[in-house]
Amino acid sequence: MTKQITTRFAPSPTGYIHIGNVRSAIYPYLIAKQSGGTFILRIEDTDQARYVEGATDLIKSTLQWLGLDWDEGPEVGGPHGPYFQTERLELYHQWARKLIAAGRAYADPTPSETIAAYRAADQAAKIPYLYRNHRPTQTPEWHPGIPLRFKSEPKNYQWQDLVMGDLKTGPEVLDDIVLIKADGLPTYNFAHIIDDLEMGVTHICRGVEYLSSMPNYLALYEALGVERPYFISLPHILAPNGNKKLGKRDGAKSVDLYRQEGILPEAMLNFLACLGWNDGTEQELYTKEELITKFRIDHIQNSGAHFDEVKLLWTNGQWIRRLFDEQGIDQFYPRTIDFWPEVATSAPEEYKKRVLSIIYDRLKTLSDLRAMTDYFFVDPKINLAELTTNKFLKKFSETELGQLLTTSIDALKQLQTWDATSIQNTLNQLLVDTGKKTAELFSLIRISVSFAPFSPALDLTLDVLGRETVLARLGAVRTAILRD
RNA sequence: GGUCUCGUAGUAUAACGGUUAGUACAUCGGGUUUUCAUCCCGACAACGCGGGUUCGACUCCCGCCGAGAUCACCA
Repeated sequence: MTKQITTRFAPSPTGYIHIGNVRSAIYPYLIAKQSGGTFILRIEDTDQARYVEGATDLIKSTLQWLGLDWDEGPEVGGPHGPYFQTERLELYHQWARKLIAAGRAYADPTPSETIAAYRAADQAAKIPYLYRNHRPTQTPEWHPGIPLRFKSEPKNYQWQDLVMGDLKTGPEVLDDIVLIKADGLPTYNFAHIIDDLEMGVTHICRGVEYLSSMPNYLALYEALGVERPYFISLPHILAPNGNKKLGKRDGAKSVDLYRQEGILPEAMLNFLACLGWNDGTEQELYTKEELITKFRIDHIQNSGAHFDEVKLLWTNGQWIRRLFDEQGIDQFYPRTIDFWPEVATSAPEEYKKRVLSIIYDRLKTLSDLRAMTDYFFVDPKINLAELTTNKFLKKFSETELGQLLTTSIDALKQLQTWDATSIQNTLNQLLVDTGKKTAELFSLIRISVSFAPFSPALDLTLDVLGRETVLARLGAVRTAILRD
């Protein structure tokens, strides 16, 4: 059995979780779970300017929807709380004082205008801007209202990344990063290290954009005298076009929006997990449980992956069929209740279940129900042009179409029992009697009862619509076409 | 510009020195009594470039080119 792993997802409450960043919740979840370990949710709310009201709730509900239950964090609590960084300030200050005592941190009285001038001057001189080259000579005692900086010691660093492999950098990137801001709140750079340490996080999963900050983090671990955790850098999810990482600016939709559009959480989890990871087999569909057991850190891709919404839709269609077939109509139906067209609102549940059972296999998203099922609930608007211009029907005169409808109505009227098999038998007999081709007769009837671009198999459609409705609609079309 | 990362079909990926470079989505054909979808069958389509190492390189090494990330009192 593998050693128990603790991971975390640590978002800032600055907005919704979108497609581009949700994977950094999924992977750590899978990694923790497969070792029987702990998955922590921590809210990194130290940036007061970017704080968005309600964002935390949105983050929580998105994770819950995906089935990524956290073992420690908001709501559930845990032994390492609190799980909001703004409630952990004393902790950061304690560790900060240790660094000051060790001579590895200093209060920086330099006004921001001066700092900006340093940067501008360095850039003008075409030399790398490093704050440590401008380190103030006189540093006051640290007190609230003044930023605290790390006192860096330039050197080489090497480390292992479980995805990227062995990495190393020179001293150029080490700098006197700000640990605690003037407002008394820690920066991410400092806070996450303290939190991961205090919370017992063994594996840090985060986007590759943090790779360039690694030397500074390594220096911090060293100065703090603590052991490094394992590092797992996740490559970016890229926008469909171009090679830019998918962000809100590029139209990354929120995960919640996909939920509203009828994407199933199973499909979303499956799709995202497999975007940048595979288990080496040709399996395409994974349940959450399968992902947990089969996930392998060393199979995480190390290049970015483009987000392909078409494949998401395909995956979703697969999951709709799979869940329906496995669970049956009664278990599956509740998932669809928010996705029916308005005209179906007052329709009985049993009827909607029958409609669902004949149409589910052509849904890509649950919201397709809205566009595909209207005619089951309300008589469609008769549009004769759809008949007269149909590629199979345009060769017939309106009189001929009317007669064909009459013959069909008469035959269907004769039916003793109204079920799919009987209907199919009658339709087959009609083909023989009229001498028409399947495409001709079936198109006529199908269009006449639905006036929809597509519908389920004709026998099933007529069965669900019911005798009264079918005969009434065919009659109405006949009347219209003959009068015309 | 400095530092770092990445590079197999349109997209996601398999291959871990020897294969006709496999699979899925997409696309294009065909089949399943009409349509749409499912399902099935088939087709198209890729190792960024150049050097090495080796009997042999998508796989190892070097260079180049291309793409990206990061250089905040944001995370």
